Amino acid sequence: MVTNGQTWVRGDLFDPNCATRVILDRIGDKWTALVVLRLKDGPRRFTELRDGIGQVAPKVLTQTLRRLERDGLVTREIFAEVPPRVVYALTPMGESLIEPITAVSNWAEEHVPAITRAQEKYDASA
Amino acid sequence: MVTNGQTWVRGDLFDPNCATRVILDRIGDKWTALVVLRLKDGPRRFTELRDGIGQVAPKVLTQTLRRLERDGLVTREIFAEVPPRVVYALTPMGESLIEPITAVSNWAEEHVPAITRAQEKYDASA
DNA sequence: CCGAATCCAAGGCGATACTG
DNA sequence: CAGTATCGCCTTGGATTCGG
Repeated sequence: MVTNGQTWVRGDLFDPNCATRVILDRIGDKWTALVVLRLKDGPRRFTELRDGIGQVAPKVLTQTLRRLERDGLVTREIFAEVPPRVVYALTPMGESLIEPITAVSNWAEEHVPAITRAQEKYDASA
Repeated sequence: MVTNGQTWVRGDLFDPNCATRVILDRIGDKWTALVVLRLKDGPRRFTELRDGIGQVAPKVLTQTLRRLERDGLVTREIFAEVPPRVVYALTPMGESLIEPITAVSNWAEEHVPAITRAQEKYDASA
């Protein structure tokens, strides 16, 4: 599907050099999904995000936001005021990510009880 | 939604102690999604999985499969033959995970070009 | 063939202190 | 307020070897 000088083949998710997989790994990191879900309800300031998501070190939150910005999923708007104000928001592409993330999130939530039971059963027989 | 002695609250994905988030982190690891997608087409032997997914160290593949088994998402069937044969397959719950994973995977694949462009643009202005 | 054991590397992640 | 600068842990992943 993409040929950027490397060799990216459509659908070959199992190739380590596949761009899709790189993106997948990114989405799967610890905070990206949470940030996107947080921004679902509208633009948020840095502090709002930091406080709204379980304790994140500012460095890590910045990393996450920068990557999202670089990927074109989030915009970063700076207001030159005192004190400074920076507002993050989802781009249209970022918003399109809400649906699949929510799907996974809902799946997880629905299956927590069953998984917990499976784990207890497994641990008991070990 | 779940109270196991801790304090798990329904929908509070932003609480670090939330079971849903723990599961989410698990699904988001490097190989879990790939294994599930591989097993989508039917049961597979250990070697088939190892060869079918970009190079995975056997230790890591075993870890991934054991976690999936423990979570009740995959079954592990051993045939006492020579040479030994072990077959992994999705449980019904495991199969239910295909849909949300596929959703994310499809999203990634669809947006690879746009993301790549966004990255190049971002890097250029930096 | 399956996977356990061991050792090792990388880097994501976190806590803290400090600055424009 | 919104980060950056440091430092270090510690988990995850990887390479290899060996055993049942």
